[in-house]
Amino acid sequence: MNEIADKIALNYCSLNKLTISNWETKSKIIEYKKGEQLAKEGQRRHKLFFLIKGSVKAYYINNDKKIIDYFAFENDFITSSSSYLTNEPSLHFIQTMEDCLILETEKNTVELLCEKHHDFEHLLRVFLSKVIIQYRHRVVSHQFKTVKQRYESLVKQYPKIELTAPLGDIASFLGIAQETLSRIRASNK
Amino acid sequence: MNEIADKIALNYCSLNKLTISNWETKSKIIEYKKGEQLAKEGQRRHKLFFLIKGSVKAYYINNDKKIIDYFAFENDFITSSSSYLTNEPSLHFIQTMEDCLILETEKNTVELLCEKHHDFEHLLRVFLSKVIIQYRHRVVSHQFKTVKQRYESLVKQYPKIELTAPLGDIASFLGIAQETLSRIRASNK
DNA sequence: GATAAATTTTGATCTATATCAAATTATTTA
DNA sequence: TAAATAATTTGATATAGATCAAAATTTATC
Repeated sequence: MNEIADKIALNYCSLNKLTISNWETKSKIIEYKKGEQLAKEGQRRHKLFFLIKGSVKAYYINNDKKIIDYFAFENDFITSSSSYLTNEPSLHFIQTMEDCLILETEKNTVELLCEKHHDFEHLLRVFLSKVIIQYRHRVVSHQFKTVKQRYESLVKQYPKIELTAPLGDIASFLGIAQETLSRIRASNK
Repeated sequence: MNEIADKIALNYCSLNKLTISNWETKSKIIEYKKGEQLAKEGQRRHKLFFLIKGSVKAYYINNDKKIIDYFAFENDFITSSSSYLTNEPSLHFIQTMEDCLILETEKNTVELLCEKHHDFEHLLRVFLSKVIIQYRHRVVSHQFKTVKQRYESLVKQYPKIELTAPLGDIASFLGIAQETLSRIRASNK
């Protein structure tokens, strides 16, 4: 799969041929239909997913309410987030929003690959750096931006989101009531 | 020097002797007095700091207002955050809150060490993982916790903070008005 | 130790967004 | 295509926390 190597090189950093082939041998490439679940709350076996194609959402349940934690699109890595790092049972459900093609690697395989291949460890570091930048952006915009600005910046970043995710999910991701988002949309016409 | 190796091993992961000695040769250990600045807005030469002793705050200016972005204590790494990763000029001032002993490494040295020593790259990955967990916690508590709960959880995590940081700084870090924090304290008596 | 400066507290008012409830509109299903 | 279900919009009301202003307290300076 030269395709994956290229995507990784373009969006993260380049890997040695050996690393790539080793990674792929120890992973699975799976096709999912829209609406299928990649991961469920409570799972102890964490995976690292690489989205070759399609888009997904990750959510958890808080007080019986579904809370969208993040969206991910083509060329993004995704995991069960926090719990992947802390090794606790996953809090998240991860569900496709479209038909997807996904490369899946078990967490312990990831760790082995990191130990064995310095460049793979580097890839992970680059990936984590990107996650931090995103989180930071979220913290800052929560603090200084109005709900409307945050919505607009989300749509600007992921124009596709309005087509793939229902209004309630977008509101939940932004941490606002869906009625509020609906009013924002109305005011934008 | 062995002291640092131990602190790193205890809080992050253990490093080879060679890596440690290489790291230290290429870094500086500096004593700062309370109130001194480690880094200034606009700097293009980023550094990675390791807090051997003491505590610091990082802030930036937004609309003429000082916004505390994070606090760091003994055994924490700190950088000019976002801009360290994106390579943009720093947005932050980093200032000591007490007398400090700090290990400073230039960013390009860090990158060289990462290339040369696989275990150093691993250390950085572990550090970044911790940053992500913290950011995530901030995003989630912003979404679901009252201001009072967030304040209490901060104090619980860093009991020292009430002694080292003024009320206005703590409020700013929590993203609330200082009057609000003052009222919370009053209600807690 | 008196004066000035900085920090914290208290009070009054305002506002963005939440919440609750109901009405529309869009999407599935049979 | 009608009926059922789900998603979105609209309206009315409530509230946490912001903002503005001033008083009180603490800390620094001469």
